Amino acid sequence: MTDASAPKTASPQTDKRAADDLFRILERKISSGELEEGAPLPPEREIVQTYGVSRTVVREAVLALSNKGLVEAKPRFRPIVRKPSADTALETIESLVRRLLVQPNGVKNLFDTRILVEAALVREAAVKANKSDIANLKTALDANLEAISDNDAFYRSDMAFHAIFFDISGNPLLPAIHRAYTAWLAPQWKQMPRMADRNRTNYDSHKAIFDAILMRDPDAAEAALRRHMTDAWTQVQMTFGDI
Amino acid sequence: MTDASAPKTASPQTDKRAADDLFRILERKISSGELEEGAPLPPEREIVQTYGVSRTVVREAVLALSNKGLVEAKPRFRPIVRKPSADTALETIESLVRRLLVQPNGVKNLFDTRILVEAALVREAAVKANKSDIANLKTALDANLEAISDNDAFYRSDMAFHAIFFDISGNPLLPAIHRAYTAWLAPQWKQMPRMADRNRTNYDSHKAIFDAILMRDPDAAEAALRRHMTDAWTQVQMTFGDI
DNA sequence: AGCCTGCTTTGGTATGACCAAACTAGACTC
DNA sequence: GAGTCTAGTTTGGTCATACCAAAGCAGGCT
Repeated sequence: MTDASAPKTASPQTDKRAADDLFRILERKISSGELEEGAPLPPEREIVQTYGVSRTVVREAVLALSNKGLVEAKPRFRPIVRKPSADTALETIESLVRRLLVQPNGVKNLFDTRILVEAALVREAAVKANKSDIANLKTALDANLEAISDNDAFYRSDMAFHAIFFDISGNPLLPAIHRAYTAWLAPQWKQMPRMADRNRTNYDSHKAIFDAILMRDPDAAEAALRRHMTDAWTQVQMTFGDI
Repeated sequence: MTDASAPKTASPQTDKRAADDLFRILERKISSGELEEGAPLPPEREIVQTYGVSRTVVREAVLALSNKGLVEAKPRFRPIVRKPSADTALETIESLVRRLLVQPNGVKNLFDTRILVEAALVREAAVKANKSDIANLKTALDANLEAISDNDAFYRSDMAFHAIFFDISGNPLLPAIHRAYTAWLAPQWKQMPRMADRNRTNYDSHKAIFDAILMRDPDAAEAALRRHMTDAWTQVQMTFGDI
């Protein structure tokens, strides 16, 4: 059954490839919900039957879905349908970005955009952080202090502190952006020697930002954030000599 | 020739796929410059010979390169090597983002991040725009004024005005981000009726931002920008009823 | 009930073949 | 001799078939 109307023999290929068509068909079935999130794709041989195309075409279409992040294809299993999230979107360009970063000033440019964004976020926080947000910041700050002597723990609590700024607005894109920043910049930071006094300095910087937010002073908050970030950048540069 | 050492028969597939390996090999050859930008990839059949794999594997690897934006594969031509740029990186997630946008508040969330970023940029412009930057803004502003009666022209000059803020810092990532914003948000704006009086209002908004920058007043510049953007958002909402 | 074994399913790969568009080079015309 | 036409040669796109090995399953054994 389901012979459909497709011409069986070597297709008289017109302008576009059959693989693209099938890709679009599957794409639609996923976004329309006909193929449910978490469910596996039909077996390749079944898709072959259904659409009257060769397995080659099916594989290429599925591979494209996988590359675009619409399905998750583990080496030897049926591909699992994945609805797109901001995270998967950013994961998709992960390798691209990694290549961008090795270009001259690549890391610096990315880091600068982070400063730009996070400066705006701390300003926002200074203006409209509510009780709950401030409590979260305080908790994270305390965690910083407690972890000063434990580099790994401090690294985590450091990221957690910054993450809060990306959460405050409630815009779901921002936390994803923060994760992207940390993931992409991590290779630089990881190798940076982390000593207790560095952690102490960072804690102080965090506290300065926090205090400025408490005072509802966006200018001071931004200034503190920028000091903190440029300081961190200086540290990275000292570690790597130059970038 | 080039029989190499690969076992010819059906490969005893271990843990990972040969296509991934070949992908990584080609990936390296591209980023190392061994395969030059703009040059075509070798013919599939030649790659088959060189690496002792089947054409199936070669096709999958090349398709993966194409999906990641490392090569540009037109329907019937040899794939052309493309070095990654911020633009290609963002093009890669284009379809993903498009899907993100149809989710509840998708457009709004993206637009909010644009406001966040551009607000930060106009602040920056107010503080450190140099003569040349300001001249560019003036030129763009004049172009706005001139195009008020021509909707298409105004749309272009409108974008050009905003683009300047993304150029000022000299960070090459930002112009790419601007293009991504305009491309992704364009579907909404395109359908918006553009009347001369709307253009006039937008021109006035632009002028307010420009004036604030001239006065070196970041707070005023940000405020003017936010008014402009929220006004634009209101217009979009009125056009679509609700989003 | 729990473990073992063998059949079936399914993705990964290899081959070989054919089509049609693109490319190339030699023949032909002016 | 420059330009054009044409036949043969690439080359990407697709199809069909076959085999491997891991995963999944089911029936049988302990």
